[in-house]
Amino acid sequence: MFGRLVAKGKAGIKIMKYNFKEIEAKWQKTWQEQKLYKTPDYPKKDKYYVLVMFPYPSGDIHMGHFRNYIIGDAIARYQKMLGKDVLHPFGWDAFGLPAERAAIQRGLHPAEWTLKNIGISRSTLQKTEISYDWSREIISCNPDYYKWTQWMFLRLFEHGLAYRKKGWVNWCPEDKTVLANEQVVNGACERCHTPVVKKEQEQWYFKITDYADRLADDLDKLKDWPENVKTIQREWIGRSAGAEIDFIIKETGEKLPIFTTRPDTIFGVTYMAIAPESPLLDRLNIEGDFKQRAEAYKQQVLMRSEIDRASTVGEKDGVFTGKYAINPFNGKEIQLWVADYVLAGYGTGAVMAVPAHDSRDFLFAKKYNLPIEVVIQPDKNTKLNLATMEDAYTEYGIMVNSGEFNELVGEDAIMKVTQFAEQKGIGRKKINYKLRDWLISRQRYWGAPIPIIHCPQCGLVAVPDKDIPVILPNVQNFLPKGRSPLADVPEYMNVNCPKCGSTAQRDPDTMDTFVCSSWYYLRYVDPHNDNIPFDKDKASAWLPIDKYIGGISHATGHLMYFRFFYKFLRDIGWLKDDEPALSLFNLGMVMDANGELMSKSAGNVVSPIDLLERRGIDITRLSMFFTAPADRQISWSNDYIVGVEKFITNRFYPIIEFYRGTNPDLKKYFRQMNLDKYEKDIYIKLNQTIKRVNDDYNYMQFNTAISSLMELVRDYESPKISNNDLNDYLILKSILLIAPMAPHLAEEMWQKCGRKDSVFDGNWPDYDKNALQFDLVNIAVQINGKVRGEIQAVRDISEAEVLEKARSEPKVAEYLKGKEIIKKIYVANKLINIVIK
RNA sequence: GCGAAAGUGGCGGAAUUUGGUAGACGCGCUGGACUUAGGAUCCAGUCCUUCGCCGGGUGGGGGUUCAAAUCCCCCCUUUCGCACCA
Repeated sequence: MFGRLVAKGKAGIKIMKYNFKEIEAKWQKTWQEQKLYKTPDYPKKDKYYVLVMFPYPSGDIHMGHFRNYIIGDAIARYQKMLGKDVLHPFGWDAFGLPAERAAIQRGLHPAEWTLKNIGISRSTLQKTEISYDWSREIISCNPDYYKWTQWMFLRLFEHGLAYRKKGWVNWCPEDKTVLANEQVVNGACERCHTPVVKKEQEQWYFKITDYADRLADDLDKLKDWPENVKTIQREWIGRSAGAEIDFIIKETGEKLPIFTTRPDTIFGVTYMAIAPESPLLDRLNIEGDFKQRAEAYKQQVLMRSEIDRASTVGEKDGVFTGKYAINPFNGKEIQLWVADYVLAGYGTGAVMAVPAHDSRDFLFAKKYNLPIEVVIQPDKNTKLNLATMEDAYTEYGIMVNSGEFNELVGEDAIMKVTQFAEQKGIGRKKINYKLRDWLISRQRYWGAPIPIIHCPQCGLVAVPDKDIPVILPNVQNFLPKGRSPLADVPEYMNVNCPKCGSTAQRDPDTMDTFVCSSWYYLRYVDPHNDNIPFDKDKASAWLPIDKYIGGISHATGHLMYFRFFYKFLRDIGWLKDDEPALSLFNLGMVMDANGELMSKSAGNVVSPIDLLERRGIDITRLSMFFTAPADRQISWSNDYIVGVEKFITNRFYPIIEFYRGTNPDLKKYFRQMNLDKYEKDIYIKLNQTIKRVNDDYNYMQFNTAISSLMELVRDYESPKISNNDLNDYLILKSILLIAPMAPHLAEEMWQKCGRKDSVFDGNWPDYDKNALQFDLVNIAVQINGKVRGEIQAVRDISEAEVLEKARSEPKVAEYLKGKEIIKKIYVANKLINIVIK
């Protein structure tokens, strides 16, 4: 109906073409002049902090970035329309290895390459008119930013949370640097996929394990985080409760504590095993042939890559050390082995082996013919038979062959055994974590220098706050050599100790880029402060982040680190609450038409610019929103534009043709007024749409927001509305509803309707709560649960009347003929189910 | 292997929060109208089966219920996470 009116250009109505180029240019200019996106230092009204994870500038931005940013943008604009002060900043995670690779390959300095990419990306991004306050832009490789990254390091250092430790680390032979656990994926370097090898080195760590309990416990406070992210973090922290029990090395009497979650199996220990990398091994003084074999075994294990080790899970091997240990519970002597399946970094690097009740120990014992002793029975009537057992019995059960502990069961047994150990001083309760301390030093150039000086007299000395930033010196050669390129710059390395003045050396390493990204969201509240990293009052006014948008790939890395930093800064008085982000939203990735992830390395990057120029920013945005829910992965194809483009150019934009110039009061409700049937219906539809679209913005369901707007416009037939106020009211509210997703379009329509303010000026529409329901309802009639008919009735009709009406439906009557009604279920205004026999 | 999430038309996806008329909205497709023509626009149709009624249908099988896409159990598939954590 409506469409025809437009197509035929009814007399007197001038058809307006949707000229996006003109419209978009016009509003971009106006908004820039108005400084529409300028955020105040302190929010004067309710605040909303929406943040999208800052990108690494590897080239130009692509469709994937574009999708991310328009999602944040729609939320920012929606919140602004709700009348809040919105902080929506942007910046660049600018340190990192690809810049060094580019330096090596193309002879560009990493800074040059990075800043050039930032320039290109920024210019693309600014063309997309995302509502960033660009005056707050940060670039993490600039000294005015990394000065404060170094400041963070110094605070951690003075609180004993940044420390050096020698240990077995993950080493990437390609990038020639160490990696954090979080950067090793399936035994390979996250970035270059080279198999990682173990090296023993002294490195810098942040003591994130001190925060393990809080990081785990506070996950419960994150009500609006996706469950899967919380699960991944919980498992990564890997808290497990058990006991530490002191075995004794027979020869020396030295204590050999081990961690176990199953103290109830203590009487079934038939051997012990030590990790090959464990320093314990050297202290054992293994002799003769045993020494040779143990050494050879250790070397062989160290040669194997992580991938190799992972692929042979299930195949266990090891060698006997010739040494014995004593079980403190029963005084039994047991063999001490070195075994690959024991991890040096977990617990104490040694285990008590209970083959009957642990699958790994079972395999190992079978392989080397070590004794197996059953000390747990599943229940009173079931007995484990050693001869026929094919695997260990690892469930809880009843203790047997365990002296005075016999007949104790499950958790109670564990508790009693642990208590006994505590009383005798041979053990204690213990909680262990899979989480390791965060290794943050890198032997590479393009990162924030570690602000520490190694003094032969004073040891590790912090660079005084007044001397930061420690500026990254200029270097010519970036080829990785296994040590930091900074080590070869004597002007940089040689300094005087700030404490004693004697000749000393700087720490040559740089920090992991994840350190930079652990606090960037704080700098945005006060990006130009030269004296402190951020103003405490500004931070407490804006934080926590209300909506944090990013990819799920950061679940165990960044999203753990930034929570750790936030808690630490709170502890030292810089912040007020526990968690940096109240709500986390996982974005769906954008794949190309073949289902491949768009990335620079895959070479299938599609720039949004071409599309934006041909179809317009708003049409492109709406198309992406409409294609799928924001958290779902999509394979982008320009075909997705067709429907939305038709909707906007043929349906939505032309509704302003029907505007009658009444400039209605948008706070007014029409429900109680004299409206005819059609007017009433469309008014109800409008209010249902307002409610739905509003909910959809809150649930990040932009696709259904657009479809309900399509429905509204489909049902809207201006000539049928005689109330001019209502007609204009509907048009203006529709414009507001689409504004967060299609800003230029909405602002243009708004202005064409004679409005002088901006759509974004706190104009979000409320719905008329009394106008969500039609007076007439359709009630489904079911016979035995199957829909057999439908009746129309006035709202809130009685059950008896519904039944009466249903019976008079011919089709329903047919079914009821000669049958007995056993039961009726009536769901008010919706459905009646008649059960017959 | 362990853990988590998810399987709905030819396609993207609604409805799952609260069990209550499955397939909203859009693409594509089919037919028609207007046109010299149209990949423009409009109208009608489009889960399967059927001329129509009837019947069937949300990965497969079972169950709970007056009523199941939605809740429970088993199986299959896909995706993601963890990969010897004692």
